[in-house]
Amino acid sequence: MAKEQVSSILRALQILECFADDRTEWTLKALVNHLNLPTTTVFRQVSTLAERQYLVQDPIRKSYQIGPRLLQLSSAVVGQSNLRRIARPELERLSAAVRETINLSALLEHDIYYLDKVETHRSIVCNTQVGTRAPAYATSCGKILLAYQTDAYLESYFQWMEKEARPLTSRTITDPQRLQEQLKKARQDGCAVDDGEIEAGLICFSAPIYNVDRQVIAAVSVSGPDYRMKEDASLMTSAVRRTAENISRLLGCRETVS
Amino acid sequence: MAKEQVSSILRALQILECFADDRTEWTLKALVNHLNLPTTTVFRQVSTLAERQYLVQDPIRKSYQIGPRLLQLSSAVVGQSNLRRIARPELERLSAAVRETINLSALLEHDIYYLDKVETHRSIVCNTQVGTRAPAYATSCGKILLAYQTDAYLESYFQWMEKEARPLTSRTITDPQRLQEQLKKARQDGCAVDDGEIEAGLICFSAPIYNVDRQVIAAVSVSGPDYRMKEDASLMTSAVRRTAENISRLLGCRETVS
DNA sequence: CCTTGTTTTTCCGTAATACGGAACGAATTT
DNA sequence: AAATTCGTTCCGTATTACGGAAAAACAAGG
Repeated sequence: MAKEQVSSILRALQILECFADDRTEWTLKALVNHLNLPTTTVFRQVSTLAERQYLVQDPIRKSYQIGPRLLQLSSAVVGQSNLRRIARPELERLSAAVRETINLSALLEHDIYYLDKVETHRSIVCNTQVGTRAPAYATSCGKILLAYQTDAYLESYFQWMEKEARPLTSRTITDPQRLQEQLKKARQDGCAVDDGEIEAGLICFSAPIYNVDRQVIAAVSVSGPDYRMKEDASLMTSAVRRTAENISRLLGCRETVS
Repeated sequence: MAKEQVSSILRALQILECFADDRTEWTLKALVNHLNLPTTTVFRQVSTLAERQYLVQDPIRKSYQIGPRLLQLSSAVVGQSNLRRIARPELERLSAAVRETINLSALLEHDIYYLDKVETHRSIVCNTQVGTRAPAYATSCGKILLAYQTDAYLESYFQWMEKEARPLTSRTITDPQRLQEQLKKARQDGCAVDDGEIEAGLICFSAPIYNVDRQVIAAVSVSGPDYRMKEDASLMTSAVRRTAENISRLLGCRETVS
């Protein structure tokens, strides 16, 4: 799996990814320090990326920023992905019904990333952005997605969690044991909850989306302030579950509830 | 310039860029045919890109699509770029004033690409999307951006145009000679016009944005249907020019009009 | 203005690595 | 079952990317 690949490309991508984080501007030196690679190598790779305008160099300050080419590619992501196109109308319907923020997300390494989002006028909280990431253990989408992963994956996930999991609020679950219990419950319910674990006062409910092979590939969630969400909890969960089932069916999955 | 770069990275980027066009799904074979490269090489590169989730492979159909990693990077582009952040409020102000579609764009190779866009409720036409591209010769933004390029650039541009320029409507200018005249006029006026050259019935006016070094780095445009635009032409052009001047000033440019 | 220190860029010999032809597998068609 | 097509693995070779070193470019201080 790790064979038959081009290492210099991997390194170039690694450089690109530096720009995905909060840091938007990198000097050559900074990249070298950050990546622990020889200056010449980084220089050559960055030059290559700049040549094709994936990065652009400020000619006076010599620092690099993300370039236009990525914008172009990114817009291709938007129109693409069957999932997103198919899910969108259902998400909007759900949004209209519950009048809270709706998110569509999937798993990437140890995080979830937001594939799409529908906001309502009255939604105040929620600062998620399409394309950004959040730790899986602290989100309802993350939990429901983890709940349907293989045991092998979960084992490595829990190992990672031991080292890396940090509390984001006073309620964040950082203990693999406790998370595992919640995953079990989520699998039973077909629905996961996040009760102020990523942001105080924010409650989310999430349900799994199945593809044609009956694999869980994404999750829908409803997010809102606790005073509104707690009141309508059962209404919310059934609505989000139904939306997830609809999307699954549109993706070709026959029966989601066993 | 072409030296001190990594060819395998360039090739990988070339592959990525295939996915930026209208074609969203590529099979290995299709890429090989398109790029005229040995199968093994393309396979290795695509595998590498897939490994890092820049592409994802449909396990049954074996075809590749753009992956989540690009979404992540793309969202970094959005928040970034001083230009976009600084220009945005001015674009919205212009939009409110003229009640037509506003675009912000820059030059990339032979095309312009859309950096940002403000729509109005009544705008019907205009199917541009942020991140997408359009031929420079057929757009007002393209003309105004070309108008301020160096002679050397223009020479190579006209050469390219001889070969590649295609009419998009009956009014599209594909003759370098005629375009050159328009560029001259655009430079005099500080404003370029597109009269149904990219889409029948669509008229656009565009003005140049200068950076602190007095270089033209981007353009603003107003686009709308001819019956509305022709009526208010002078009002539109002066509004778009003023917006461009404001943005230029915010970017640190002292005096735009000589 | 010259010295000293930093950071970026070029040079170049070497070794690793990406290349690509060929052969193998998998899957689909006739 | 044979043939065809497309995807993947193998492997020897030569290209290519690497990285140390040194040179520019730039900045700061004496």
